[in-house]
Amino acid sequence: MSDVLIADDHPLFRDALQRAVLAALPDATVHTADSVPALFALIESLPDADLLLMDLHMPGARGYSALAHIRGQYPGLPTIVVSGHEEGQIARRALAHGASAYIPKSAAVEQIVEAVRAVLDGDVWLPHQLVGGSVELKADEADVAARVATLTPQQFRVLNMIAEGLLNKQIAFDLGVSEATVKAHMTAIMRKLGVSNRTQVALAASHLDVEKESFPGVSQEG
Amino acid sequence: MSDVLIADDHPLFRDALQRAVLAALPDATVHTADSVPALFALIESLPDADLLLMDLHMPGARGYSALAHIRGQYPGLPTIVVSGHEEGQIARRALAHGASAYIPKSAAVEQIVEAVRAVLDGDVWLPHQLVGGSVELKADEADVAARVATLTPQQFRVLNMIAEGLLNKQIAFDLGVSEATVKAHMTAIMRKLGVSNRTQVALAASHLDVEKESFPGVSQEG
DNA sequence: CGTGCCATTCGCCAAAGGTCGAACCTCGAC
DNA sequence: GTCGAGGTTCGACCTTTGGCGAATGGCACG
Repeated sequence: MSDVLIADDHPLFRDALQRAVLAALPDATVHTADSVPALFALIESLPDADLLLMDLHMPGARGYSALAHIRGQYPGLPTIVVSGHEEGQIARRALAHGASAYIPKSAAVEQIVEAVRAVLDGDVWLPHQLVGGSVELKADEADVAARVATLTPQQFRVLNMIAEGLLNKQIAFDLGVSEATVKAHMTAIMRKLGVSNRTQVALAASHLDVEKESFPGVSQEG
Repeated sequence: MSDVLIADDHPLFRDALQRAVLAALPDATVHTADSVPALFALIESLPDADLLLMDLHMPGARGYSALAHIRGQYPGLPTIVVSGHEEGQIARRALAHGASAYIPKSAAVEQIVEAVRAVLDGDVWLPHQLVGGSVELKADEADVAARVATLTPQQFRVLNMIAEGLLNKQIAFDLGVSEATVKAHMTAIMRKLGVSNRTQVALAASHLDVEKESFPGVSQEG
């Protein structure tokens, strides 16, 4: 019996993924989340889950930051990245950030089944049309990812809110804590990222965005 | 007789560009700059220049912000973007931001000559290997570019320093003005960009980066 | 069962950020 | 010439930010 986590903010696609996973693993128990905070709550309640499928674009964290953080906090959890982007560049960048597989949203069920089985066998999987070539992350990006991976869950939430340009006051309200607490997290985040003010924190976080790589031909709601 | 401006921070390549331009236009007067501030000083002293060749990566502004700003301030000045990047994606993005041509640094002199002549004839030019496909800028990128184009020269300098994570105090020192002045520019920048704090200014500027590169405080060499 | 580590929380205070109003200057319009 | 618009500059004033020390509570280790 295995526990599989699915995180995607698109309900229809979440269900489709779930069916594909069950096709690959009929005995699996599937748990779903529709946002990054929900995903983290899920992981904390199921620290021994066997597999995670996650979208790169969800409320609460854009780009690779959530992936980097999860890989840092739960290195034993194999992760399959799902995304609407078709470019091999993004796929390989996801692998460089520690994902075990990449599935474009256009993939057929058979491909997803194949990917799930490969990853559970400890392999790395890419759709055939994207195989070939490899990427090394830029020194900066790998560095930021490594630093983001060391953040505590609460610090990670604060980081993503900073990256949205929110004030400490707004972050404090959203998290239900005092402004002083948010400032304490800020201090810890800045120390871990090796920077000295909030603007630099936001810029560092923006390095883990996918956005700049994407082709504008791909329509995407939001 | 025509005035041609060349902006590149690499002396050898600047000279090579100059020779290529003179090969295309034997009667031209070439003026050079090695940084974004120097380029702006040059443009102000020669508001009727006929052509500009500029690198995307120079001290004082990273990415497309300088291009966007120049296109906004001097729409009549045809601009050729020169860059070390070979990807067609970057080339077409430069055209989308208003450049008239894109020349990779690997280009031969003949290609540069061809590009210069085409642009002076009012055409748009791309190296053959990059022709094909087109890009529309994402809505937010086009929006930020349009807003950056409305900034005054001084505001633009401040913007780029914010995007490097500098404090108002440091910006004031670098510009030789008081901190109060920098804050006044900040207010104007935020209003023009439609945001409400410095973090959002930095994030908006990062949308115009070619690639999210080094961020302050982290050394790449160890 | 302590003991120590660490995440999370908070109050206080100094530093930095941001607003408002105003002066000065240049430049083009009238 | 005079006027007005707008860029640049600045000081006074309030808000936001960030550092420091400390209390709480979970959790692993001896």
